[in-house]
Amino acid sequence: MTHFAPTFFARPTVEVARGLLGATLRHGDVAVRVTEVEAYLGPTDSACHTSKGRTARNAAMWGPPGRAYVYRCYGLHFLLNVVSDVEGTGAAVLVRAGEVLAGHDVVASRRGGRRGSDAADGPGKLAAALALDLSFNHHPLYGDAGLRLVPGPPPAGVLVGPRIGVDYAAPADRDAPLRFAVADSPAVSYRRLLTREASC
DNA sequence: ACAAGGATCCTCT
DNA sequence: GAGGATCCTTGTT
Repeated sequence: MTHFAPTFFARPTVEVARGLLGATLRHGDVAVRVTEVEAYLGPTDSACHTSKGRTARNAAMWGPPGRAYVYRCYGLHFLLNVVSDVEGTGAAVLVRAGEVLAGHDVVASRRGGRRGSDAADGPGKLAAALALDLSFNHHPLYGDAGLRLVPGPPPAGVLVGPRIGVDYAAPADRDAPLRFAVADSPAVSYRRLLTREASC
């Protein structure tokens, strides 16, 4: 399997988020294994951009699942989300971190020489490693060329915890366990806030 | 290890 | 006009 079926993304956002752990983001010669994600559930989730209604910035989130929602954060970083659930839900999965699998040289050139697990262990770093910017907003991620997601083996263990940087949200949303990470990966941010999920 | 502060600019009020 | 799904450097324990 070289790409996801578009229907993969048209499921509840938490399922999509968990399903993206272990997948690979490809762009040009760069490949990054997804190691950390966050679920943003829609207008009823006060941490989610769509909780303020539809705006020019968040338009992609209201559109078809499986497409990118890219926005600028703090004026200088780009963050990549994958639109999830059925079209019109206004939900997405933020891709927060990954491990560089291929294209180490070009990633190092984009990341100040960094070649280790810190090359893409944050949402802004990951977007920089993949050379993403606002032009990738709305881009489908289930295709065979350009920026795309490729399925990969699921992680052996998963870490779960609250989302990062959402102190502005209502307490229940701020504390909800909606961040997921690959347990044995070095490319995970704020690891101390995560706990290992009981295996089944 | 951890804390603090600056960079930087678009979006929405 | 305020503030943000962050990153990096510098300084202190």
